[in-house]
Amino acid sequence: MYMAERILVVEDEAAIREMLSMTLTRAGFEIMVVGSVSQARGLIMDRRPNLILLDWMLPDTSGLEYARILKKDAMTREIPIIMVTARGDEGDRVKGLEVGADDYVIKPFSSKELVARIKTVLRRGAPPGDNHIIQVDGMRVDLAGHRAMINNTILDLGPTEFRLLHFFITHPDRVYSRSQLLDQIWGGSICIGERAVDVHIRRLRQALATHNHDQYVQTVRGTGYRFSMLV
Amino acid sequence: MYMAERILVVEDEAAIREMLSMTLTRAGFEIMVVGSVSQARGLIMDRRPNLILLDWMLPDTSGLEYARILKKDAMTREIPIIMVTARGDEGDRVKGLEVGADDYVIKPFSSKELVARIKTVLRRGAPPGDNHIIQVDGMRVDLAGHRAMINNTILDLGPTEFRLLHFFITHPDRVYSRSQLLDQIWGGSICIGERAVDVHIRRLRQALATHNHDQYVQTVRGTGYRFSMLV
DNA sequence: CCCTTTTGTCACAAAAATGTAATCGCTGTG
DNA sequence: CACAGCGATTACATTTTTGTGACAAAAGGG
Repeated sequence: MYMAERILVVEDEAAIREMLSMTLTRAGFEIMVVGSVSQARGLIMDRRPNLILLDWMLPDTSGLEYARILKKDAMTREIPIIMVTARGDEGDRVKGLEVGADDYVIKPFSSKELVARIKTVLRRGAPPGDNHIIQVDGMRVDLAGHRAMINNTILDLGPTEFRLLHFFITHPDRVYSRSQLLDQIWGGSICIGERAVDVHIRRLRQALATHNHDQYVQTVRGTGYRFSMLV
Repeated sequence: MYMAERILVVEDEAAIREMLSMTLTRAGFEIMVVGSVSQARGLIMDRRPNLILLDWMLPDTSGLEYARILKKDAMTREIPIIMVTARGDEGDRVKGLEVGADDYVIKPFSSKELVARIKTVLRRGAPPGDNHIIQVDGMRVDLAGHRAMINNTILDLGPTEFRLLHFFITHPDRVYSRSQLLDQIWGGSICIGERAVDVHIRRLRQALATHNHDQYVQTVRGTGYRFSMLV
């Protein structure tokens, strides 16, 4: 007797909730839908889901925060999580994977794509997203392993510097203003002075300098910063 | 030396038009307001806006249709569009984003939210991928990367020299007076002596001379300067 | 609850860019 | 040939922008 796999959807927007329950039911899943983290808390103990579809923005606790909590508790650590985010921000994606989310989808998404990703994650295979290792000139950034290395030596980077490097290495040869970097790496709605970017650029340069790779992080006066292999 | 960003508002309801011009002017934007797509057509060629705020429902052509037209024309493709829609319909939003609108706001909206979204979209700049590199006779100007090169060697230019070269290379074979250049490169409302142009022309020539390309920046006695490949 | 790491801000140093003014040099003219 | 008109060149003071180190608050991990 085949038992349908149970998916918990945590999503506050009613319209999307409707759409998701439609789509997933038709795809053969058993679904539970809640609108907030506190509601999810109650349910999860009672009926353990096989997968959680978690919105990034939620009324009470942020989805990111809840993901962190779930992954810290041995009881729930094994439940795969797919984050649903409105933005395509690099930083958010990395943050999501950082706390242990297994994959993410970006709104608006097609139902076909969503179902495909869910099935992949349930199968415990590698996510179809970018779990791969980016490698350029002896420099490697491993998103899943959350590590960066140069010539097989692990770089000692703080989380923000890692996201910065990852963003740069995936967006080379292009200048980004400080506010663009804040959007991309810190996330859309933060209030931080722009000069904070300078400081993190410096810290990244410092780390790269130990392997003489700091010339790739370039200052463009009056505009911002650029990552490029061309000196 | 900051130049206000220009926003074109296409909106037929007079009340909303009032409100928008109030809000946006106070937020420091330069705004142009029209009530229909046909009016917008005339204006857009004359004074290119940095962003278009486009109502969904309009008397002549629908906003959606106009967005599609704008995004199809290479001349206007780069201008970001924010759709203004009365409905919170998921379907509409998706349609808007599908034709290439960069964001949408739902009526009624708070002025604070609108300004925030406008700023975010303006900051985002052109999407990565469509690298608009202008190339003439071994000379390349990469606006996104903010870099100029001759025969694969990077030119060392200051910000103003870069803007000057970029302007010249996109407006060749035509003489510009010093005051025209001040308008175009420094921005409309500055008070700088015209002789400053001479100095920057010199600095640009100096940079080009290292690769023997300085003959393209030509002096037209009594009139101004010209950029031309013809010697 | 304590300790460590990470973060953002600030103040100051350093560097680069910018506009001006003085001077030099070329060109055509009377 | 002297002169006026205009652009080129140079040096320099000022302003703008970025780099750097220290520090305190906040977050994370035991």
